[in-house]
Amino acid sequence: MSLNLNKKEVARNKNKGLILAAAEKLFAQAGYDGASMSMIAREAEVPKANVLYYFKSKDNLYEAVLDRIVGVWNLGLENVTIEDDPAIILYRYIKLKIKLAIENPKLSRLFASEVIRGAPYLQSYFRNNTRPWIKEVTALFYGWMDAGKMNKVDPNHLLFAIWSTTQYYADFQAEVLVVLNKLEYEDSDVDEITQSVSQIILNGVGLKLPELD
Amino acid sequence: MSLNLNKKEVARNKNKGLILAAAEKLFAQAGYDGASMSMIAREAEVPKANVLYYFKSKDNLYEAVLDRIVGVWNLGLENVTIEDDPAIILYRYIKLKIKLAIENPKLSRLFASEVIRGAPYLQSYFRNNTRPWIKEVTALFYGWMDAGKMNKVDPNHLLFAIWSTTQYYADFQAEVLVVLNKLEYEDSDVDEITQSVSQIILNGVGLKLPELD
DNA sequence: TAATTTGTTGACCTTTCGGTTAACAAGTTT
DNA sequence: AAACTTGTTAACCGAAAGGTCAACAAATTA
Repeated sequence: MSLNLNKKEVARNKNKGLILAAAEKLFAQAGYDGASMSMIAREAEVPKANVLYYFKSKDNLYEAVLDRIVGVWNLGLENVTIEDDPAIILYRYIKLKIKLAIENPKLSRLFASEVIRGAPYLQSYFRNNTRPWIKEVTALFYGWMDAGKMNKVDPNHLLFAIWSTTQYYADFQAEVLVVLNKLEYEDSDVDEITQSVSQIILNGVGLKLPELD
Repeated sequence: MSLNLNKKEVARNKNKGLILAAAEKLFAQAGYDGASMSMIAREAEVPKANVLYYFKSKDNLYEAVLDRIVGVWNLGLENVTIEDDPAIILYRYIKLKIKLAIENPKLSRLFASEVIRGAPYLQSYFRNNTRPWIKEVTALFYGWMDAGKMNKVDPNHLLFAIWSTTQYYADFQAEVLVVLNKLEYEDSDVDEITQSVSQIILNGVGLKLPELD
């Protein structure tokens, strides 16, 4: 009755999934206002009324989409201790962030659009998740600084610098590509970006780029 | 007949100005899709038909708004030579960028929204203005690097790093403020941001923060 | 299998969208 | 002041927006 799902529950999950995927795609492409419920329904290949059966309003659907992607966006820097080498940890984190941004630029842009709009739905997420997470990371950074392992910088701004420089390649892709005179990123670009960004940030806090990874 | 304006020309300029200001405000607040022509008309306190008399379509108005703000956004780094001290020049540039971002966060966000949407209107601007400008700056940076004045980094990525870290405080203001547990930026925040960002970027390319400014 | 819950969907609702039109007012030119 | 150009604006247009509803189909439960 709840563990082994019956036909209805299967269909329910399948349809909700289809709709969420379509909504994610369209919100990411066109933004909240630019994507319409009928476009989403068409993309999911279900009638519009069905979309509104599962998600009671556009807001509700948008929130569900954000909930789903927000988890992906805050990976990294778990299980790190003061004993670890900050150069290696930060390098890996930056590399991961750039990989995520370039592999899922649309999700990054959806996230960015939401924050630019004033983060009406993510505000509470920032308060309840990001802020406590940052407190831990701050303690970690201060530990490294006190141990003389890295220069003293405000950990908040260091994190902002990492986030901004990495996400930039997804959010401002349209500008970056024109400037670089490219149609799309290649693997070699990802390496160069990782290299340049890591070099600036790591040197920026008095660390040396680790050899290879 | 064209130097000293008659009544019609005065009214024309005044109304176009009112509408442009209202459009700028609303596009910045709500984005292209989020702002409607009637909202803009209401804000400008003119009938909607009047808005469409001066600007033949929403696209046309949006373009006019972008044209007006784009000039503001590309200041700095003019009249700089290889003889100048890169630490001072870059520090001033970063400081200016942060000042601009925090004083005009809405313009920064409007710019960001446009680029996130794929820069349909700014693409040609990037091609015709930003790219040549960057070429000059690239030469300057390489000059400094060859003279041993700063570390070797790809100038493109260095510029991206400066733009991203500075604009972040405007575009992602909603997130930054929650994390910093503030309602709005204070003067002291601007100083701290300038300090932290400059420190990371300058050290990142092997430069020392100049004392004071 | 009868009764009931849950899912499906076309038709429809109101509101708002970007945009047009046409009649009129105001200014400018002759 | 007549002729003409330019600016103003209420009324209106079709399309599309988000959302509701009611009739029906399909499972599930009793």
